[in-house]
Amino acid sequence: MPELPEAESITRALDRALKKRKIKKVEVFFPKLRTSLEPLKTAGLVGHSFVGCRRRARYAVADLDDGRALTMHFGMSGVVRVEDAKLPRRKHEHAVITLDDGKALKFEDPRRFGFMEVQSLGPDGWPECLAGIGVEPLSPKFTGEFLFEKSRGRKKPVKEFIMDNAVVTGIGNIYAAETLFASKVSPLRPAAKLTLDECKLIVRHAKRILKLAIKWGGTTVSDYRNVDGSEGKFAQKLKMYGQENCPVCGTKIAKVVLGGRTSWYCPTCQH
DNA sequence: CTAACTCCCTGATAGC
DNA sequence: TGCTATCAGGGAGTTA
Repeated sequence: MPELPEAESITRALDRALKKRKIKKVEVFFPKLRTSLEPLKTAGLVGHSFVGCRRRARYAVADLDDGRALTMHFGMSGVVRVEDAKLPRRKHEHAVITLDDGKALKFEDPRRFGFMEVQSLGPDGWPECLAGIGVEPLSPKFTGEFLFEKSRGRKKPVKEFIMDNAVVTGIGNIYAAETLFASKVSPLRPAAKLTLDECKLIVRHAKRILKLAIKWGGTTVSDYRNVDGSEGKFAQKLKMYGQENCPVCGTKIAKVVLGGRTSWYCPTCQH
């Protein structure tokens, strides 16, 4: 399940693999994803080149030489690969963009929560569909003071609050659990009850953990793969998500459902 | 405005 | 063995 570190890892690999590559062919095999893949075929991509790839939230944005961008979201199970165009198509490969170096960008998504669209850029330089989303957690705008201000009056549990993409983007179930454990804050705590010091701790640990996870190539629990098919290695560093006992005190880790997501926390260490 | 809920989808796994 | 039920969950949409 790609969160920010996984999207970042994919984006860096796509930047290397796609830069200066010219598009030779666009094929769509199964269009019905979150948004239809059908428009890719009529977007006039053939003949255009990629100039690079960048990330915003969990989206990878591959810029084209005509000022438009191929925007990708990976949903739960979305995988992009850049590999030999001649390799046989996988079961859930929904779109294939053939490049001029014999390779192809292949979009695979069994659960179809992802999408791939050609978009024009808005005045802020990003695809229009990304307008109005929250701050980047690794940007200087994401501070303890910011989180404190935003959390005033918010009754929802802090875990749901930091996973809210209108507040801060790219923090999903895995990194929310890890961040709150490192911050010693219970995921159940109403956001409005956080102190400024706790907000500072949450922000500091979120940045630290996201950077560390990027360094390890993200977290592969089941589906996530990078562009070359490799797995992220951060799964073995997880302290809370999907774990049994607290690595600090040994207490059995508690499991609760918040906002429809399973949440893990240590009832001894986190308050 | 926030909160709470539904829906989309397949594959892995558990239980009978 | 083979069926069915359950769960995994990001983001958009709807309702109160």
